[in-house]
Amino acid sequence: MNMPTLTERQKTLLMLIIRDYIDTAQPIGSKRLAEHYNINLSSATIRNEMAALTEMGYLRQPHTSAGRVPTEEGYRYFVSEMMHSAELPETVQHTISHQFYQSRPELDQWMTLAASILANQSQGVSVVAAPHVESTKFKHVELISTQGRQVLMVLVMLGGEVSQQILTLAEPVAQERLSGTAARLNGLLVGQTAQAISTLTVRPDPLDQDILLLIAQDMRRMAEKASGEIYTDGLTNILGEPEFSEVDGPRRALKIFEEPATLQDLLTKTTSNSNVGALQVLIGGEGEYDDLRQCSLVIARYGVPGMATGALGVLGPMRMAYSRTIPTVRFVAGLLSDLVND
Amino acid sequence: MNMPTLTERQKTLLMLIIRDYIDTAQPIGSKRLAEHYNINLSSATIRNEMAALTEMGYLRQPHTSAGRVPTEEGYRYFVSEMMHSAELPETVQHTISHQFYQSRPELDQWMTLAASILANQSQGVSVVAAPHVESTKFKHVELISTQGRQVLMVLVMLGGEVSQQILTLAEPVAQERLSGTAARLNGLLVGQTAQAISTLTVRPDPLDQDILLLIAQDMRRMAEKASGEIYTDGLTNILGEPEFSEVDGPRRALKIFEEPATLQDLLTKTTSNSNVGALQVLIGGEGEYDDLRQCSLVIARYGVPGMATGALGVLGPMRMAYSRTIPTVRFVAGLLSDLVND
DNA sequence: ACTGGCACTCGCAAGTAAGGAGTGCTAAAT
DNA sequence: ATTTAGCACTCCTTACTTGCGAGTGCCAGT
Repeated sequence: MNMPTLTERQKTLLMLIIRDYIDTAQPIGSKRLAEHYNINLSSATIRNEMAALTEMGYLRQPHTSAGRVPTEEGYRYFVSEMMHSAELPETVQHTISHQFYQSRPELDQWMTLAASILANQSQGVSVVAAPHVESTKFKHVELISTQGRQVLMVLVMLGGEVSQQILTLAEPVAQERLSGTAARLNGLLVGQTAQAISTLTVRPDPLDQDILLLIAQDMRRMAEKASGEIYTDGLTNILGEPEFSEVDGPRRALKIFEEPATLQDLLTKTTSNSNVGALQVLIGGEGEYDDLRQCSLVIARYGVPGMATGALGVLGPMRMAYSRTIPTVRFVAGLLSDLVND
Repeated sequence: MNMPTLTERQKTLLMLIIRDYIDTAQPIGSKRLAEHYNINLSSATIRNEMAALTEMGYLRQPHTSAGRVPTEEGYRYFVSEMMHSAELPETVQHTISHQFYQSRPELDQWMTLAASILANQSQGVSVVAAPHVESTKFKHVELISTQGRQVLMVLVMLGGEVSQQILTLAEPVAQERLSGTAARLNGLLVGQTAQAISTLTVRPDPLDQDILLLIAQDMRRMAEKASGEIYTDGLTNILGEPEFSEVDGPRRALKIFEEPATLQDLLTKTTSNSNVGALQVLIGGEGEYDDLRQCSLVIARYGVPGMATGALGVLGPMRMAYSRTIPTVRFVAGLLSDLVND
């Protein structure tokens, strides 16, 4: 990571250029810059500085006689500079909190709301992965006969997640016997992990053992999906951006959202080595994700480490409104962390 | 509905033109038609017939010296002609069934699978609305204390749907007392509707009454959402279509998917007056849905009437592969109906 | 160290021209 | 009476100019 030192002037210039480009989506020329902002410099001086910045790799010229456009490096510098200082206006903070505390206190609601807020604020595509409980421990099982050999099994974990499943037994079983099994298992299994449960042997009813195995299996399945369900919003926002007037760009970017696997991989991988509360900004796919070459991704992990964590983020063009997106992502992540804390 | 009678020849010609246009997305000229297909007619004759078809409103000329393109009327004729005859090849039928019976028997899985299959087969955007139980009746309630005043309420309906919710009580309540309440209510409420439940009075524990009201409220909420969750797939398919090379087209169409309300409205409204098993094809928004002016929508209702029904469909360009889409939609709808029948 | 000036590059928009696919019509052929 | 061949005409598409202007780099003067 060699970072050529920038003079103060180069720094402000670079910031101005990027800010302007984010607004206008058009290459920024020296003249325009000199006129529009009241820096006391002539266009010629600016040209020299621009040449230097281009040399250093922060800017780029689309063609010989065009203005400058930020490179990925440029964006990275920009982001790292304004990353910490940026705060969401208090009024906006309040509006958002308000919406959360007014919604019904259900995970489902919160996730959709978070996705919607992120998408609206950032004008990008938002992704919110539901919190995933890191160590699943048994709390309660309920067996309800529905009809014939079909039994509905409701499984509740210590963290509060619920899984429901329809079982088909070998033969019809009366509700009373089911209740007995459930009661015995509830007494025995509280607080146990899937691992522990699968090694147990129980009596007296042979049914107990069958159910026990099914429970262990289901718990393992829950633990397997690395993160919860994925909520997204604002898919159409990205289509309006001028850099995506060619159809292929958004197509490739949106393809990511069609493959839950890739998306989860992206969310978990890029945030796994970072703490809850820390923000990550992926610019231009960072060489790894080809479909995101034209995009940027702002992600954060939220939740309670060691207990339950999820991830959330915003995908947009590389030219996205970072100054708006970053604080929003950070704020919403904090808010969700608080909510998960119950 | 005045339908000018077409001669047999006009009919085959019209079919050929539409089929060809669906393939190529380009205006069809008389010469091309005469050469490519071995109709024993000269291009001049075809021109005359085309003029007639244009007169009748089935075809349209983009410009004076271009080939012909089907109008909405043209598509409607095409669809109504091939609607009934079209069947999915047996091998495909088997592949699809196989996938369903191999998946885990959960609603969630089925819905995603259906969406995925529809999207792949039709190369359009698929929408699947989970089945909605038409009369919600109580079956079972479970109350589980989590921590402090928080209680997890799991509600099971006769149809098998489950709703879970976190309650915050005025004061901490022991698990035993909760179990008592649940047991009493279970005895009392089985088979009742929300309506009936809300008028009941129960004893002896005042907690019982509180919970009872919450149950009624939750059941009403479930009944309210006109149809279940919505699953969709293939969003990017539509972006590849040449008629959407202008960005605004897909933007408007996809906007529909961002507003669950509109989508549900569309699904329920357009299929409410049709039986389960019947297919509806909406072409060009039918004057009602402005955002769908360039699109077609193939929808069907599935499930068991009077018990639980849902809707599913495919959205694509007006130029969609009806001959593939229609039988697929019909087949998948039938399959889901069978599955719901359990 | 900054600025004014100048020659140069090159994308963009408008204008022009050639090419070609397709049509409608009329007159001849079946 | 229907079909076909021929022909004049339309007008979209594509490619090729041309001129304009924004922007650059560099040099010489402050």
